[in-house]
Amino acid sequence: MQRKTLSRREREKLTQRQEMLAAALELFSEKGYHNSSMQEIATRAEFAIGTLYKFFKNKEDLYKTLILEQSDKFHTAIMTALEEGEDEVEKLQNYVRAKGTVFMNNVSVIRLYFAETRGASFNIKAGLDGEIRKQCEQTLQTIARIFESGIKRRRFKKIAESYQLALAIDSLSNAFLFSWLEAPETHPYPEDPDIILNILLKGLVIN
Amino acid sequence: MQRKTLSRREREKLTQRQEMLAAALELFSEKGYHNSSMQEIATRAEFAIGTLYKFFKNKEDLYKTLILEQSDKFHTAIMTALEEGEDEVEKLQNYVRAKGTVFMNNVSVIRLYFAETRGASFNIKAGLDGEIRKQCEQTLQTIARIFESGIKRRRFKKIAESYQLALAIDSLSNAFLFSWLEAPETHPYPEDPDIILNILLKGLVIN
Amino acid sequence: MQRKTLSRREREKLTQRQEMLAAALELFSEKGYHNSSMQEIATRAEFAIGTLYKFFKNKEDLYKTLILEQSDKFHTAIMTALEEGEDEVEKLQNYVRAKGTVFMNNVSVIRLYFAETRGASFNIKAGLDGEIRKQCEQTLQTIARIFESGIKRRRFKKIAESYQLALAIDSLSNAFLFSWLEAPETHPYPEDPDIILNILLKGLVIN
Amino acid sequence: MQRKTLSRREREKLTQRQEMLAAALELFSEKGYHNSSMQEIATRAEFAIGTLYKFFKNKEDLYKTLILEQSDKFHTAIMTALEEGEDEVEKLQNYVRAKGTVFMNNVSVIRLYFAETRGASFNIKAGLDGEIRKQCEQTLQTIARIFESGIKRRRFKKIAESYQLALAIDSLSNAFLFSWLEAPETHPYPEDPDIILNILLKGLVIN
DNA sequence: GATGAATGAGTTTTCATTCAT
DNA sequence: GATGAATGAAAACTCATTCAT
Repeated sequence: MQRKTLSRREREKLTQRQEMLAAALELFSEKGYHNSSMQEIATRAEFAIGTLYKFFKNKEDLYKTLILEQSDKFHTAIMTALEEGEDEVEKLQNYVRAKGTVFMNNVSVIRLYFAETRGASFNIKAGLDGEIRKQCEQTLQTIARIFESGIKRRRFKKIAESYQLALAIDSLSNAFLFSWLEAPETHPYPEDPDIILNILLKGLVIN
Repeated sequence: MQRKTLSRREREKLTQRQEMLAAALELFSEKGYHNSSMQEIATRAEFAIGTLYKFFKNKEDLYKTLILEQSDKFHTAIMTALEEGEDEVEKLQNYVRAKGTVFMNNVSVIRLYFAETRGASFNIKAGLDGEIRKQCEQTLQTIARIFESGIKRRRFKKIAESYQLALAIDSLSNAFLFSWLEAPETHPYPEDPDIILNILLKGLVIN
Repeated sequence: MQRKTLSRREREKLTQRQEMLAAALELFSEKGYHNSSMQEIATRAEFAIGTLYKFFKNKEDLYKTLILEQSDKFHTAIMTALEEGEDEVEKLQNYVRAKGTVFMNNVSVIRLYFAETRGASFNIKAGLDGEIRKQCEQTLQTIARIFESGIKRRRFKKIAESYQLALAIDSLSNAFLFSWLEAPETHPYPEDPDIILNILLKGLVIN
Repeated sequence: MQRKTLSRREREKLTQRQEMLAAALELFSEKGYHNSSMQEIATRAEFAIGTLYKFFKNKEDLYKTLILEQSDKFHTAIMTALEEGEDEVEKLQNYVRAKGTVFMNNVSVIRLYFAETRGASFNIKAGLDGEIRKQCEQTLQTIARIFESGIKRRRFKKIAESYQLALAIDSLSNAFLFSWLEAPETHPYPEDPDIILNILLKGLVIN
């Protein structure tokens, strides 16, 4: 940590930057990228538009920065969760729980994030996809290795390829989270996230 | 059917409409909604722009019509599949297979469709969501009833609420299809779609 | 001539185009390229700005079109004058007179034209220069050949290279025309344009 | 000279000012007035932009100052050359030579200068023209007087008004210099600048 | 006195929509 | 009824200028 070495000016700049990104996040997730103007973003962040352009060279840059920053945060949290835990089941439990936490604490960015990874991204050129895709793939590979290890150690039945199992657990957790996102009241995210896991493990675990 | 009662004029109009929607679909899925102009759509459909506006009152209307029409098509195909089949397992097999067929035969519209159902839709105002949400919900309820029936008839273990199981099978099939969509070569959609089902059923079915 | 074959629509378009170019010419020569906005040009031409962009794909295109069109007109007039005339002296007389006529009838474009050929053109990229430069060079070569021929036929003394003489007569006529342009009252363009020519010929012609 | 009386502070300021003007000159002649920003100028001169504004009240002021300063330098050099020399021919020779020297040593400012005196100056409001126009006029009058004197002293034939002859020699030297500027290789400025003069004098001088 | 971050007016350009022919 | 020319509102982006530190 060298946060101490940041001058007052630098700390201020960082704060401003965060305020701009926060305003952009709000607007993008409220109204979408194309329906949010740079002027609106600047106004919401309480800066002049010129100041916004001092920090981000154009609208696309602002968007990419925003997405990548959030994506990094998510990825780090998820990967950390996957590393912690005594055995395979514990690691997967940690994963599902961490994902739930991240998701619920970042609702506004989530739709934006999935628009980028799943939706018809408005942004055809984007080298952005690449970066995020890599992170997703890395996560899936890590999960796949956990299943692989579980299968080798005879804790799991090999009901499918380990990569397919990774895909399965990833999509199951997403589905439950979206379900919760759309109707938190009627579709609560399982208080015991293991429910999600169990759907898989019931068929998987060797008793 | 009262197709017989349509005059030549009316049949022509219907054809024109389809051509416009087809052109719009192509462009929207190639370049996204905001990067496709009404002029481009009209040109690709080989109509004057004024004619386009005779059929759709504005760009949003064109978009909504397009999405809803496709969504209806999908929904009908899926619901039909869910109705056919002797027992619960067969119905679910039909569902997974039908979904695969629909998906692969309509690749261009799929991203657009998921942008609408999952992504940060660019179009917040749209009451569009509502219509589609209802269809999705109906499908999920139908699947849930199939699980419910299976559980009641002691064919399935009750490893989770039936709605949750419906959510699970829906998201699993989506996940495998997206995986295939992104890299058809390295992640082929299972030749035997039952693989997807098995991931669930292995833990579910009572032997 | 196939002007007859132009439809009413086409003729209208041509007229509109001319009106836009005329408005642009006025503004550019009044206030310069960078101080004239597309909105101003559109307004002065009595069109909406969108219409202006239907005719010219951007501001630079409008500018280049304007300059090249005028430059072509000048070049054609000058070259024609150089071709007409019995002998060398007559050709040169025609040249000086034609230049005077063109200049005086197109005062507003002249400064613009010289800005492009002489001044620090604002337009660094411009492949525009190239086109015009070629025309100037062609004119100079033609004049040079006239001097060459005059020298060979012993009508002129060889007081300098023929290209230098061409340069000389070109610059002399420009100088007198600019002098007139800046103060038409006190520096009238010689009623007898031969005065300009004489400055050269007095030393040139073999008596 | 009261340079001695300048304090260190004042001398420093003068140096800074020169550095700013030099940077502005470079940029204006490289990219034109409107394509050079105050920020760029400040950066190239290695000052803060605020400092630039301490010295020049705005961009136009900077530009005017620059042009006038250069113009003064040229004017002084030219006038000095015109004063030196035994007789009329020698004075004119000095003029042509001095002009060549000034021109070649200040290539970067020359286009800028001619843009101002000849081109469609981007800057219509500018009372700048006035100042420079006066200097040009003074030079022309001085040259005219030299011709006048030559004519009176029967050294020159009166082939035209003396002012017209001044105009002629001025434009001839410009033309040759521009020709050189555009293609130094193929159109070298006459090693013997008298060639330029001769074009005029051949017809002028009484043998 | 020097600095350079902040400002926002002003510019180019696009495109959904209208309406006269 | 079809057409597509004309419109102008709205968006991205720049940069001269100011002023608090």
